[in-house]
Amino acid sequence: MPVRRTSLARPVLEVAPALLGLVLRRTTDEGTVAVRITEVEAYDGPNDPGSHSYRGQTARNAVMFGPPGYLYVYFTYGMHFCMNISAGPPGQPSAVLFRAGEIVEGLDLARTRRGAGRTGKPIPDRDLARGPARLCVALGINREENGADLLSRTSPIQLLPGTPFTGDPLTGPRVGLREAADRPWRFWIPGDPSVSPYKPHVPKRRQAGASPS
DNA sequence: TGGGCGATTGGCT
DNA sequence: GCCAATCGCCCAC
Repeated sequence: MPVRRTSLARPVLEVAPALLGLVLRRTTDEGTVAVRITEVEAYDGPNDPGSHSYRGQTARNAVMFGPPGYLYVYFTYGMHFCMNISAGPPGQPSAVLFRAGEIVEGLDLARTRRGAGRTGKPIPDRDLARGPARLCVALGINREENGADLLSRTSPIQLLPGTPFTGDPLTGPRVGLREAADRPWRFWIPGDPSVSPYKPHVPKRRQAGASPS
């Protein structure tokens, strides 16, 4: 059984760390892959300049404005998908980004989906879902899964109790954000090898001859 | 309506 | 560590 929807209808800063250790499980014609969540980030709606919902509802971010427990998938950098779960009390367009996890079922299918680099070296297991875009590839998530219900018994994509994480999560700044980069709203399981490396936002270099500093 | 830039990744120096 | 890939969103014009 998936987790209960009421458990996600709380402030997103409470929900996010509580997702650590839970399992995302997806079944398709190809088979099943399940991932134990090891790293997440909270996005707190209109109070959060780093959130896609900060400037109000659009076609892209509509799922964040709906009820908790639904998949918000967005496309970025012209090639990657990232997945969130909508969360928060009614009226709060909040979400939690799944940043990394450990494959706990369907290792072979996850490896196949992730492929091999040009060098042909196999991808280490810990890297299969290490990073938000890699996690989506491992689970086979793309634009078509946007809006899926993660908490339905009959859904092909479910959020399950999994192996609870009972310790204290570590917290730190969110990865790659320009706005509100100081808020420590990233949560991860201490010492887990699948946690993604932290990268601060790097402003794009302006063209040569542009404004002096 | 045009264009800058992003909740990233992998390959190369 | 540096940088290209690649496209759709969204705001400024």
